[in-house]
Amino acid sequence: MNISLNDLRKISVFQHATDADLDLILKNSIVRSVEEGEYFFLQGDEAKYLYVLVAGQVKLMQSNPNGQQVNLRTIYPWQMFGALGATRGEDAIYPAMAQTLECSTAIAIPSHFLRTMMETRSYLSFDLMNLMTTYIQELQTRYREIATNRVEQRIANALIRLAQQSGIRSGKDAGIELFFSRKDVSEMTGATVFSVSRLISEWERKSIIKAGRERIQILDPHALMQIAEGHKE
Amino acid sequence: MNISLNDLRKISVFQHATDADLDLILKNSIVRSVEEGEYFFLQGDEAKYLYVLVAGQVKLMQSNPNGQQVNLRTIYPWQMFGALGATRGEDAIYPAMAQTLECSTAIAIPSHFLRTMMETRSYLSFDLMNLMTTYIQELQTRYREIATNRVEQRIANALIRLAQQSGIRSGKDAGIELFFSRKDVSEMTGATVFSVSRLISEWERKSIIKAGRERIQILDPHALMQIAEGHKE
DNA sequence: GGCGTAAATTGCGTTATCGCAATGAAAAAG
DNA sequence: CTTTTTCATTGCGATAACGCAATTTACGCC
Repeated sequence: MNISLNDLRKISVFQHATDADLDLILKNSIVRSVEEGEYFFLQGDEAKYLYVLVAGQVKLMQSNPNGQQVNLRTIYPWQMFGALGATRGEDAIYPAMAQTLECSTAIAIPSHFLRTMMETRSYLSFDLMNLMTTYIQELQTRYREIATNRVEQRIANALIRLAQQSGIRSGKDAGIELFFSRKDVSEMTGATVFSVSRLISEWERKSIIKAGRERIQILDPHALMQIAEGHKE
Repeated sequence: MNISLNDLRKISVFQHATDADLDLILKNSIVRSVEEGEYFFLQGDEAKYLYVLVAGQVKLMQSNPNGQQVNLRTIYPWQMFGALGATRGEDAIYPAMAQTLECSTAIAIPSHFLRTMMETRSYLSFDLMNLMTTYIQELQTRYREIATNRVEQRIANALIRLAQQSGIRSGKDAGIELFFSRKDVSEMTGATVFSVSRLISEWERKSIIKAGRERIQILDPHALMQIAEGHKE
């Protein structure tokens, strides 16, 4: 896989970088490809690299002591992941695991190299900070949601969010297509697979969505937003 | 209130600052005091200042469209708050409100001034980034907790966390004393006041804690940790 | 010291969501 | 084309947590 400087510039954190800097980053990085269902790193691994996804899709999951997992976020091409552990300092570890949803490729930038870059390139930490700011806001919102909303609303919200991030507008007016399993959705919302399935079925009966195996088609986004806001029926 | 340079250096973000920088920050800032129960800023306010708490205690709360609130975090002296809105750029707004738990005093640093400082002082964005990294990790953990743990565990966890942050070791072996109401705890855990009350009562019966009005005394931290981990009975 | 207000408790009924187990459907493997 | 595996559905019962209303308790205040 060949990565150009122009590709790198798609990454928000590198938007202010000089060509020379980008070149340096590229020269010090390696490219890693990972099969579907496999991991770029596991929770607790030493955070040796910071990754930039080039192709594919990766989910960041955190598991608790008894092995239950939550989806922290899903990564799409030209987004960074693993930055938390990597920017933190010497022997930091990843606080989450990065599992591919499909065969994926990423640039792996050595953490220590990035840290030395940051010492002299102030735009880097500035832009990284901005990235984190955005992420914190999203996390806070989701935290509030999970604390105050019912499962129904959280699932509706998750679908809306997914539609914006990775929805494929399937030809004609057939709606927006999402490729996630019930299990994926349950991990994103902190609900059980059963609850997700039941609600999906119910919404299908009301033709708000059309469901398939590892596939959800949103037919009536507006109705979904109504549900997300808690308007009952 | 008089703030010295040495005081400012207690703030993690300013630990690498020169005396001249600190002096500049201080000269450009104002000091604000807010009565108990009042606000430094409201959710949605224009983020004109970034605050550093000097004395008192402040809780950051986010409310959803129907007015339900969650506690995002509690601020103790020499911690920053309002940084999210303030570092974000021109007409950013605060994503949460900052309400005092007791009469509090804070240094208010104009956001635009901080942003100009950041342009030339790379340590600033670097240290701010590190601060955010820590916060993200905590948020992620709490998000996982609320998604996977039962109310009982979340409340136990919250108490443990509060004990570490603001617990007062009351003389002898009388345990660790916390000054939070049931309502506070409920907002921190996403449970109802009733559930919190019921559990507190139950734990008091088991002499794990001793409860009072807006006061919780942890007698048996170990038992609490057992509960937090989900060991039933 | 008694009064008013805010915080906390508790019983009881309600409901949302879970958890399991059995079953069905779709894709992958052979 | 059959078999196997994985994903999804659904009914049923269990239960955790909520929500309300009625009290009770504690504190601040005149």
